[in-house]
Amino acid sequence: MKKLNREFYNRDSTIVAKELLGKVLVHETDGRRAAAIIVETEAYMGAEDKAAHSYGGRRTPRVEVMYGGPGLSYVFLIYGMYNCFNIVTREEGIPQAVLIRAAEPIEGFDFMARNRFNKEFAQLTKIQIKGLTNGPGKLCGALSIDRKLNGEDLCGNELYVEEGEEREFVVVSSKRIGIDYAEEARDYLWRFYIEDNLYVSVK
DNA sequence: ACCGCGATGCCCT
DNA sequence: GGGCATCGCGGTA
Repeated sequence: MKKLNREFYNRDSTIVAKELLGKVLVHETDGRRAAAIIVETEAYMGAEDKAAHSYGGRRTPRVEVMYGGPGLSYVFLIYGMYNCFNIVTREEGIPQAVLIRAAEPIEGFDFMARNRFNKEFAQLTKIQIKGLTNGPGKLCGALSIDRKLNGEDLCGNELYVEEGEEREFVVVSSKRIGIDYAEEARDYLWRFYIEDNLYVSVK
């Protein structure tokens, strides 16, 4: 399958977030591929977005990679134990990103099951199967994405997004999750997900 | 089903 | 020192 190119990411996060739905996130480690269809995203629109880490043009060591240009990964630690994986959008100097919130596993089932539950996929309950990747921290756990991959170029060969199979789906827009502090920005409909998909974190 | 809460470390003031 | 783009558990229903 074809890898998404730099120009795909060089657009506003609201557009990229929607277009990433249905695409396939791939992590290759030790020659092993783990892959999942992106089913839920959120757009963070940079300096003017009160929910964004880069709001007001904030430029600290943590946020620096958001200024680095389209197609970089931005991975941060939240609540001391969970990683959140984002893709930087727009040209260098414009600090926007898309948070990948949930995905549907399609390749590397045992790898993901071991990472999340230390079991083989066949041993998982239905609840655990759904719990593999139905949230930003869970997704990072399943795909083994952590801060070592912060700043990684998604136009490279370890962590990237590729075109998926053609699929029909309906895109739902809603408020972003977990940003109640963001005043009026909390009501923007910048969260996107595939309707009726099992792995969406919050319906 | 929803509700409350604790975990745990890094970031930034 | 306060807070966080989360998760899983245990309670009540």
